[in-house]
Amino acid sequence: MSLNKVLLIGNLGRDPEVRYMPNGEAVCNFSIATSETWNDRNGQRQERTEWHNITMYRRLAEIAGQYLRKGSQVYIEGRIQSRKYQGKDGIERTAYDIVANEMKMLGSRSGGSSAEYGDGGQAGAYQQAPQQGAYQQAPAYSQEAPAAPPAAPRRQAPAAPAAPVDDIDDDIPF
Amino acid sequence: MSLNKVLLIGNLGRDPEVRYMPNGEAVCNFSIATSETWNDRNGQRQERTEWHNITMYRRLAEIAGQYLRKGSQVYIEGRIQSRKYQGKDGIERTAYDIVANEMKMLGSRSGGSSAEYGDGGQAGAYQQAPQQGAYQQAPAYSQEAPAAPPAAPRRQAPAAPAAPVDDIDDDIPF
Amino acid sequence: MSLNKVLLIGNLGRDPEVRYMPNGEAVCNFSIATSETWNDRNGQRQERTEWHNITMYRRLAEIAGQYLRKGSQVYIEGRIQSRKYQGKDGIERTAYDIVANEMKMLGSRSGGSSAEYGDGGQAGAYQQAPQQGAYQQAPAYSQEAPAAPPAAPRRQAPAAPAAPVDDIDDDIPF
Amino acid sequence: MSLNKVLLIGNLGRDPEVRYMPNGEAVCNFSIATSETWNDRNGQRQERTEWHNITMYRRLAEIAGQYLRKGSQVYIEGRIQSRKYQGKDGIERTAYDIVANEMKMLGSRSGGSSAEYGDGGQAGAYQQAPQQGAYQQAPAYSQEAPAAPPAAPRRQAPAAPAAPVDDIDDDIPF
DNA sequence: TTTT
DNA sequence: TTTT
Repeated sequence: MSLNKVLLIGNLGRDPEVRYMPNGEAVCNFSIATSETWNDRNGQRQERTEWHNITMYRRLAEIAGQYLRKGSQVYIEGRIQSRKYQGKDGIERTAYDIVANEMKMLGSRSGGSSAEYGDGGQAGAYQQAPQQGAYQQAPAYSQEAPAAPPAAPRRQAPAAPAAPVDDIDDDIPF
Repeated sequence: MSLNKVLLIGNLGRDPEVRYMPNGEAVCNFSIATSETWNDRNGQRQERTEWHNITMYRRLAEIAGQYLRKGSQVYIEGRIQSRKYQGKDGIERTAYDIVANEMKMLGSRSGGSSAEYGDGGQAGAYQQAPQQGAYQQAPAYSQEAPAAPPAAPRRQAPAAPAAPVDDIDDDIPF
Repeated sequence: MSLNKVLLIGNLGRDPEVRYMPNGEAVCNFSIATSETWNDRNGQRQERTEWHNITMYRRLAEIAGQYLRKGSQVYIEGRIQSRKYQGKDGIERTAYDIVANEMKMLGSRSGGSSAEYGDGGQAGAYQQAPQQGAYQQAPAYSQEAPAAPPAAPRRQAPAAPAAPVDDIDDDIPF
Repeated sequence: MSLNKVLLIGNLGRDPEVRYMPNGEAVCNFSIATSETWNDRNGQRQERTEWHNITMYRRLAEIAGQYLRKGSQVYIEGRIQSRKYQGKDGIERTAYDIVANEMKMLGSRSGGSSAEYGDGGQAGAYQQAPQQGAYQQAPAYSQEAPAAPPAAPRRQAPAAPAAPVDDIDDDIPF
């Protein structure tokens, strides 16, 4: 028996990217930052930011692509999974992803958005609709745009390590 | 936004009890013990056991009823949920249940059984089959008995604090 | 071996209450609400709020008493622990508390406060200072008031179940 | 605010390695395997094993070095942390470690060992002693060998990806 | 009521 | 490299 569980709350460094597998299933990639701060021995404030590559499949991927944006704060639950890839320099490397099985959108800059997906609290029947401001509630599976739809998600094939995002610091809105 | 998540590993105090809702959905109840030990200020070994009421619905309930037994060690993930009930003395009390959305069977005394259910690691598609000794693997949804089937689960109306559904006793379809 | 772990994010229903044990150790009690929402079979939005009694000891208790207020959003990590008590009607009941071992203050209405206590990320050495708005950072153990100190915490002996808080719905700021 | 929390249960692939920082603090490295299994679309049993690099500091490092061995089953709680290192080929790579803040020894093949360390359930006061078979209980901080002491931990400089401290080899104080 |  |  084993357990491989990760719980993250962080903010997206960029808009999520949604692609589709040959069989039509959606895959969504983005990365989120978590940061820890502490006082060192000299009483100096220290901060360290960690970037986590998130991967979602199917319904969760589509919801993320539809509702998450750069800067969004999100709760992610999933597992750690390594992945080999060929770098631009032709050298094999290993990337680590968090494969998500649950997501909750937290209050982003645009307001008190909150939603839950995944296994839900009530077994399969429970699917909490995304809420953004005064949006009407829509079922989580719905593809209809909410009253004030977000911009279309970017759909592209991301470079191998889904998000090294180390060059965007001055763009990050938090 | 809020989070209400519980992770438990413990042993069943009794066999699980499975009942059926009027709509045919299964409900499973059992309790598991967790214990913590520590040394007090006098270096004396101290132990404290906590009992947790677990409630499962639908597929998870059926799997639990089929494979768990008194003494089984189990990993449970779920949420805390309170429930009012009328005690035998006619006085209202509040019970706390863990409503499970995931379960992993750990090695019990009877062997290295291990299985996972719930959201799974691979989105909905992932359903780990129960394994007991050299059992063949069966899909998690399967109702067929494994090669060496466990005794039939007890099906009864438990006393109040263990019973989340108190209005369906005479609806049980068998 | 067993595991008894609870992760909560919710809002305080009232100001925390801090008391002191005969040995001088602080104890802090408050309750936080978590809520889940879902669409029922008729597409109607449903919501359910759960109240969790939180108990903290020692340093964590003092920090909570100093920085948390009614409405504060907080991340709590701890374990479930039952407790017998004598109700006002003289009848014994069982209450369930979450005994916290870690806390992070999330953004409350008053701004982007964020802090972490408990085991920290860096073993015992890691103690993240409370930040409120533009407060200077102070060590977590510090008892000094921050630049803009919150009102003194209420110190009293709470009634037995630390917070049934079922009568304050229209006061809750979220 | 952010959250970066990992919960793992797995088995050590090798004995843990303990080294000491120039300041005398212990660092322990090992890796544990988690595996997930599922049935693919053809009903074929699939398995995937993931290896996690674990890093511990100070007291936790010493306890791990003393009690864990190849094959030991362990519960680890910590956070994900990336780390740059120079590979043997001179190329920079990124490794991911789980920096542990809590550990529980689960039953290994050699018997029902069980112990808990870290923040404990009772704030700092709670330190569960390691138990191995009929060992007497000793405080977690104790350096004394238990009645039937395990073999001395290996102390060496591991290859890059498993080594978080790569500049202290000649500083080890023994 | 379990388990170590 | 572990374990089931």
